Amino acid sequence: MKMMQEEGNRKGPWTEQEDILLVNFVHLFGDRRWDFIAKVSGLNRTGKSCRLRWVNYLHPGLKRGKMTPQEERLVLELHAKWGNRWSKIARKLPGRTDNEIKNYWRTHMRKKAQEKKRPVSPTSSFSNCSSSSVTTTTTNTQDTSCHSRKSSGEVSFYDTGGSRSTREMNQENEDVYSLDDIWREIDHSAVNIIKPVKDIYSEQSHCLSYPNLASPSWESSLDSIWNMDADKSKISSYFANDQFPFCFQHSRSPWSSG
DNA sequence: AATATGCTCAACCGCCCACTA
DNA sequence: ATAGTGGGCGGTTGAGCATAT
Repeated sequence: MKMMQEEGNRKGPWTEQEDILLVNFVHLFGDRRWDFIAKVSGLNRTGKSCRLRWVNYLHPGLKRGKMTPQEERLVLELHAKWGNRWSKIARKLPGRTDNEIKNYWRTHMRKKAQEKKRPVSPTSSFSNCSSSSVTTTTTNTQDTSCHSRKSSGEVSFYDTGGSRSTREMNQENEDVYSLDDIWREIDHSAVNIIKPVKDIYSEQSHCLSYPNLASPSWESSLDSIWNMDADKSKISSYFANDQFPFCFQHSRSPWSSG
């Protein structure tokens, strides 16, 4: 009922094939209809799992790598202000996910907080981000768009990336993605995270098979699920035009060596 | 070199809320 | 008005890697 936990849904780390499939179906249908995408893609995953993978890993607007000092300070400020509202905090840091910030806080910030409770260490790398900066700079981060969870006008960084830049973020992040930008990048296959490579079906070394797509359940599930001809024709045209799927490389992935 | 410990982060879980029929 | 459903969120876990002993 609630979870609609289908039997045999895959769990655990995503494979390259799964990522490719997900990216392509998000490309086709957008990043809202997760349950639909999970079903029609043939991925044996829940919609939730697909959404999480996209939001936290595959989304082209994501940054990778260490938090910058500005981001660290912002996280500290916003956490002092909002507490563990990670998604809310993440909206103030374009390219960072709530999960990433949450993890970061757990590993870094809490440690720093504990250190602060002890006698002050002059070598603390975080001494510049002490509570004084929190209290003096919060005016820059007044939230005017996120008063309630999932309010109708609320947007996340991966939706628009446009309206909530602070001064710090503008300095640090000049490449704020709009949704149009994101899709344009996908279209042009020129994103940092996802780089189209070649027709993966034609390469023996990277030849990927899609048993789910080829299985009878693929077609039968489509027939039962689809009630929108437009959706159906989207996939049909993709297959017909040999556009689907494109391949990509991750800058870092669990299944790549670097 | 082997083992222990700590750290990072992807992924899952369960709850809650908004939307819709 | 309300029950069903999907999506979003915060909390938590655990595998894999790095570092220390």
